[in-house]
Formats: sequence, structure tokens, C-alpha cells
Amino acid sequence: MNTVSNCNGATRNFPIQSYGLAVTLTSGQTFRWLTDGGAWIGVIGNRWVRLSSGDQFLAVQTADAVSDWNWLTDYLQLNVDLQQVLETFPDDEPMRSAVAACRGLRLLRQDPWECLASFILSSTKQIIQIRQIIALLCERFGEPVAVPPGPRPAWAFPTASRLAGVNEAALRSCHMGFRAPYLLATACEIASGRFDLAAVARLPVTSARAELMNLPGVGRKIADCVLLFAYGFQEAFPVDVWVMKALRHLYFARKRVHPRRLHEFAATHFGPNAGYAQQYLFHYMRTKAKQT
DNA sequence: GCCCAGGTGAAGC
DNA sequence: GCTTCACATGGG
Repeated sequence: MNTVSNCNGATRNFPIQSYGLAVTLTSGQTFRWLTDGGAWIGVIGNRWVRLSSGDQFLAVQTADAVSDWNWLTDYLQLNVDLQQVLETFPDDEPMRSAVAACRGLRLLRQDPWECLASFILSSTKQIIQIRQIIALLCERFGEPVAVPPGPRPAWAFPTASRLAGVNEAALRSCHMGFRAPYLLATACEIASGRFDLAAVARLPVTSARAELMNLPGVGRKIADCVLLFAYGFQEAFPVDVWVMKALRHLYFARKRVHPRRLHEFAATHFGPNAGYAQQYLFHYMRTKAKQT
């Protein structure tokens, strides 16, 4: 189709409808994308990618020639009909406000290991700091990826095997503090084959969550993030401090609520795409807080 | 200086 | 069982 390949890689346009690229890439589900004059530069797997979106088309540039684009359409979930997802949200005031505030927000489908490692590093950190830690981690331990002439160098996310072979002090030098032993131990579990990330995808959601929570540094919230952002379990509903606040303020009259009740409420109130609704609430609360 | 950040695990009642 | 606390680090 409209793919062009040459020594500078490939470019291609994909038709899109209501795809909020910026809001999607900055909504705290992924941490590696950088703006570049209206475009977005990142690494998917071991491919450098530059994305820019218009109303109807998403322009994609890569460093190398590409024959099969499934890795990209899968990551960006370009075949998901957002309207169909939004129609499953509850018709209440909080969700209407959240949808209005996050036009075009999508859920990505990320690599399980990168997603898992990233969220192990996320605990009690602001998103801007998570980004800094991960950038350091990739630069120090990731493999360089091919980049077209011009842009800055880029690195793949370091593999579990690579991280399993470094020491805790080296990880701490990436400013991750007490999360270093968790990341190291989890990397060892995966690198050794004692834990099989691919097998998690074949489990029902409850078992998949329980499996992930066996990993060091992975509790309910991080497990739910990985279930939702990497494995595509649409019912997974991560409850962090922002979502906790959203639920309490918007649905529980600011009263104290036990996390168990919040999960029960989430599982029944938000429908089959509860995880999607969660991402709207999360980003809505964060943008609202920034304005005040 | 203070409080908080996409939490978790362990110790204390 | 439930509640409290330590854990590094940096932003606002």
C-alpha cells in the first residue's frame, strides 16, 4: 500500500479515527515516549519509531525496512473501535466528564516484561521520575537500536536476562532506590525460566493475577497494570492513589472506603471494559489536579 | 522543611 | 484478621 522503504527505513500512513496519540502516550501506561516537534519518538521492541498523527491518518517512520506491521498495529491497538468501548462505560456524570477530558485516549498492548519491570519501578514515584529511572536503565543496560540519521541514539528496554546479570548497586545507580532488589529478583525469576511470562497470557484473569503477584515487588496494583496494559485483560482495574481518590470523591462521597469494596464496585459498575474506564478516570484526575 | 508520588512486604497488634 | 511502618528519591 502506501509503504515506502529506502536506506532511511520505512514510512507509512495508517487510517485512524479519534486516536488521541498524545494523551495515550502521556497517560501513565507507558514511560518511554518523547515529543519531537509535534511527533513522538519511542522504541517498540527493538525498533525505533517516530509517530505523528493528523485527523485521519497516523504517520509512522521506522529506522529499518518493515514488511509486516503487526507489531505496530498490535502495540497501538489500531484495530480497536474506541466508540464501541466508550459505549460500554456507565452513563454517569463522572465518566462523561472523564471521557470529555481525555478525548481519544486508548489502551496500548505492551510487551509483558517491559510493562512488568516498568511498574515495579513505579511504586510511590511520580510519572516524571519513573520516566527518568527507565531512561537511565535503558541507556545503561539496553541494546542500542538502529536510528535514522539525525535523531538521538536510542536503546531497547533491557531484557530480563541482562538485568539478572547485573548487581543491585548498578541498578540503584539508576535512582530506583528500594525498588532495585525487587526488579533484580523478578528479573532472575524470569531469566531462569522459573517464571513464564508467556504462560500468564493463557490463564483466566484471576489465576493470571495470582501468578504475577508471586513475583517479588508485585502486589495487586502492579499486577493489575500488567494484566491491563500488557496482556489485555480489559476487566483488570488498577487502583492507585489517583484512582482511589477518583472513586472516593466521585462515587463514595469522599468517605473512607476499604480497597476491597472499591474493587468490588469497579468490577460491577464499570462494565466489561472497566480497565479502560479506569485509565480515563486516572488521567482525568491527574489533568484536573494540574489545572488547579 | 514538608507532603506526596500509578505500592509492597513485613512487623506489630 | 487488620493497621502501621520502612523503604529511596525527587518534585512541588
